[in-house]
Amino acid sequence: MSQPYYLSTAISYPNGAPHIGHAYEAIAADVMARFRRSQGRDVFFLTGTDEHGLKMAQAAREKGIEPAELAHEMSQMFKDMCDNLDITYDRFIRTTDPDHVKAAQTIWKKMEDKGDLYLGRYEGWYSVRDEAFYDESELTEGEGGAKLSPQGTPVEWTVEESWFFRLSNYGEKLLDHIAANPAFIQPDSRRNEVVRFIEGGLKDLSVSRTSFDWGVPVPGSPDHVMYVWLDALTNYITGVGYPEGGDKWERYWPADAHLVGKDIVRFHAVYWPAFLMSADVELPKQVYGHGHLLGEGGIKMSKSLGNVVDPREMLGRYGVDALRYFLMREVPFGQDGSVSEEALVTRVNAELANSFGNLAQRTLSMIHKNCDAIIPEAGKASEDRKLLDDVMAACDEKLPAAFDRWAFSTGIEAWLSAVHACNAYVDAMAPWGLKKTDPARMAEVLGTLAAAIAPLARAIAPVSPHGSAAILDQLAKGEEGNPIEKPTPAFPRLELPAKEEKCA
RNA sequence: GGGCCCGUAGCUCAAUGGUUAGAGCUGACCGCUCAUAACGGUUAGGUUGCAGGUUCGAGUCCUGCCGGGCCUACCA
Repeated sequence: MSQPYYLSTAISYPNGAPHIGHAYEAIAADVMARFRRSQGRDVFFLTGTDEHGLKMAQAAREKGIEPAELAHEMSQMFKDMCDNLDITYDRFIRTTDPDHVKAAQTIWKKMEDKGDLYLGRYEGWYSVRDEAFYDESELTEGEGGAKLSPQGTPVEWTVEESWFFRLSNYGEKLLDHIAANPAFIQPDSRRNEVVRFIEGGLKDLSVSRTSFDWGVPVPGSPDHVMYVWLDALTNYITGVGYPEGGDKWERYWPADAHLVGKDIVRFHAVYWPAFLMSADVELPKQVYGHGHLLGEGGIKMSKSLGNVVDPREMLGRYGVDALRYFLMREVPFGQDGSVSEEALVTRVNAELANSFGNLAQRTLSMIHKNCDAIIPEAGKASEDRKLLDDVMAACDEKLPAAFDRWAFSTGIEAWLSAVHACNAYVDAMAPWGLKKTDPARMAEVLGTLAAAIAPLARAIAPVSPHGSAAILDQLAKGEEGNPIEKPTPAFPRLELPAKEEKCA
């Protein structure tokens, strides 16, 4: 049996339509999942939606529907997004799934048995919109003397009975674990932040709410629902069979990686492992905090600036392969990076369509026309060997080494150099000239190119699966001396829609 | 306030303290005509944010400043 690989994305809070950030994380995780499968790993890939909490309850009330109904509707939008992006998840988990509710209650009981939960009182300034308590000193004064949170949202003085988790007991244990497992939090810059946060001292964490009931009921305290993060994080173990156990659980837990945005690294690298330690469950091997996508000029995307990129629009306009390739190629993973439609079109046309797609097209086309559509054997001349060696080094070593450490753009860059080498080889060999002077050599050259294109298509398949499959299909038709069909471009050129007039 | 990171070509980014700071995109020029008007080659472009310091030698290390970002605490 092959080596298991368990990967998760964060589950999305579906209080609005999916945005490009959701698409980005799903794509990155899917690229990793497909890459691992291509290495022969037995992958389990989990994604889903986090549906409980006050905001969902309120949104439902405003619409005059049940929270469960709203959650269902909104969750479907996220599932559709994943399906449209060809995300190959093994399970789309919802925190409203019955097995998840049971898992969340079970981990709660384990933590309670450990003596890590106690009943207390929480009073303070609470912002409904932020779902957070603030200290008096953090507040600012708004219009008419109204008190506002640091985010500018209204706050109310709230007194709540609440269960607390003894997070304060876990600081040392967490630091020890982090020190002993350098890969636990990646990239390093994120780890440093987490370490510093823990060193600053951990306070006990409020883990239940009584002010609303849209959540997982606390066992034995019917007035309380579990804190959304405790509920949400538990999805990672529900997804593989906690608490029942069984084959999946034995096989996939602990997870190889939780892929999350840098904004929620703390929940995954501090709270979550502390919960797991308390419940005597092994910790995941890695939490990777990726960067955020920014608008043009590195400006944060926001509705008011009108620079928000809608993934569904991009998808409709340019297709899955292009969007996936662009996001993985353009931004060094782990860092923030800016994206724009123009950059997408430029990048995809130059690299996917012109460099690689056209390489496949011109090669297959020449084989189709000049070799009776039969793919010739690769040549044995030193230039031929050199080219294939370079291609194999890129596809079998450089790209995988980069993808192993989530460095997608670096891996793709190595792949692209090999593509460029192929185009230079075509130019140097000029098979269209050999056609008249040395047809046998022409065949060798075209065979060499065909032999190069196959691994190149396989290597980029996790990123751009459709076009890669199209090329591999065309090549597969030519196996065992069968003729290939007249080739069609696998990665079409894109066009930027005509610019709207800006003058009023 | 404390801490961390970044600043390199018009743009996006590389460069264990060690030759003349590199690559892609964009631009200019040349070549090719198999191919999705695609490909290849040449070339231009730099006071490495600023000022000092350490060193035989600094983009890299140290100090200060300017600018940008992130984490975090607090005062009024």
